[in-house]
Amino acid sequence: MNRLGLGTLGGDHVQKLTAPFLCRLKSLVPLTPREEYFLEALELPAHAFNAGGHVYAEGDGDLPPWIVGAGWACRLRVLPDGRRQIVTFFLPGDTIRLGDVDHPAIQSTILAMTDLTLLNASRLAEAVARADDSIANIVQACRVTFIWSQAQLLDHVLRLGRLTALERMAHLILELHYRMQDAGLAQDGRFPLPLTQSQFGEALGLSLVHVNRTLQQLRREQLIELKPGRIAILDRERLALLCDFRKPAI
Amino acid sequence: MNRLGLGTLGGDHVQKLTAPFLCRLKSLVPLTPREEYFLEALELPAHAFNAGGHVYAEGDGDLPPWIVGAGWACRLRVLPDGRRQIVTFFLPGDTIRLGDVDHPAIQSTILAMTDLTLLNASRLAEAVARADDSIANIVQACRVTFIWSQAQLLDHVLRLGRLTALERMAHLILELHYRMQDAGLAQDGRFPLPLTQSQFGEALGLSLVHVNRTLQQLRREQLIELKPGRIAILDRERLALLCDFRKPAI
DNA sequence: CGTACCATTGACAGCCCTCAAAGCAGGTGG
DNA sequence: CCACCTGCTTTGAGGGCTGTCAATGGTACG
Repeated sequence: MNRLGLGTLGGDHVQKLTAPFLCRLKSLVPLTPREEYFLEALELPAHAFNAGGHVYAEGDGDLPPWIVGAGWACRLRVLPDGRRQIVTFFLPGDTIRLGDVDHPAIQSTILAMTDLTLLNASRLAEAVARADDSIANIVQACRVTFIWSQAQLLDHVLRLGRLTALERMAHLILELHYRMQDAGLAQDGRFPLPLTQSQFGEALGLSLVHVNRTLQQLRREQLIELKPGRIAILDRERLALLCDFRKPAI
Repeated sequence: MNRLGLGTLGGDHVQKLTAPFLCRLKSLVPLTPREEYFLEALELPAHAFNAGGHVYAEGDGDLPPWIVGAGWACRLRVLPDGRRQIVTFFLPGDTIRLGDVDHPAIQSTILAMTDLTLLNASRLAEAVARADDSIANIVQACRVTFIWSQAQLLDHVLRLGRLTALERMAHLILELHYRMQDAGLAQDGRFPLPLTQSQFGEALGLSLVHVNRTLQQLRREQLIELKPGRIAILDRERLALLCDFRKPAI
């Protein structure tokens, strides 16, 4: 299909590309020096995808597990008449098909939402599957990561089923904020947000036009500040109150 | 809270209570005689819950994994203002907290939707975790079961995000049909459907009134027949076409 | 300087919700 | 046996949230 740019990048970027993943792990569990060294020594091969390209198309065979190094991806369902529903976002530091299950029965597609660099995590997956004692914390962190991804799916169901457009938007923004923060990519409520309003709509079950009006309302009420590609949360408490957002505890 | 009827039932019912689970396993993988004997020899203890009672309340400690013997349950999220969203249905033969993860972070409640009998599956869970070679097919079936439950979650997201009320209803009815069929509880498109219209609404993100009107439309168009507690699908093909329902393949 | 993509704005329609009231069982007690 | 209650279903009326259609502006890029 529309698969692009599968070339391997030079090794000098790899170090930085693992930073979000490492940061996220450390936000979940403390790592021993040995475990940190283990992760750095893995030298995961990087692959680049262009914005809009398929990481995984329905019907593809087995693919390796990935770690998102840079850029955003999503899991997507498409209807015959063109309606699209984004099911999951994959942010830097997130894992794809690691613990999080994948299988043809899932009937979904994984798409690069921006230019994207993924790290092939096969070697990590093998070590985690063996559950070596020497990386017990990493294994535990992967388990927690999986539980969180489940919680995020339930959050998504709640948003789509029971929240108004304004609430949905606030709730999603807060979720993305905390996830970017755990990956070390948010400072002081500000973080990169490379989504178009159309993509917001595809995630939240709203039309592009209504997404636009909803975002304007959040701005009018001094809750967020939005520049192309970046967002700033101005009043996290009021935003959380608006949509009953609760960050899950470990 | 509203926890009721935790008494243990007599052992003579247990045999029949495992039938839906056994039937579902066999619909996924062939079982060896030895595996069938293994399951029957487990003698899982049964617990009864009254309709409306909590199986698991947010904040409860660890509970055993369950197999649904009879009756329906659901996983539910509740908002402070009373809005409710059903996230997952648990039908006879389904497993709860087995493979399917649970954790306080999931922030949800498990409720008995009807009078309910659950089987404590701790002994099964231990055997599956050990991954004994002698029950390889059962282990495999549990893996597939988990993948299906993930696919059902994605289906639910798609329904809530992108389908109209009529489509949502048709899609859910078909999902429930196939699940009941795999459990050996549907014949010829007819199966017990103990949900109230209000519960339908809580699952599909619709109001009670609109559920009522939507069901009437499905009846008017000769797609389903509905009696209290039972449903019959009159034209499965047309119903599936209406909502792009695709049964996931193994 | 077009072209393409994204954000923005207005008008209008439609799906779905809320409020309200009336049937319709099944169960309970007098 | 009947009255009453409770919970579920059904029906009507009206309103609001959100979608669709259409057009404009802005910005990056070739």
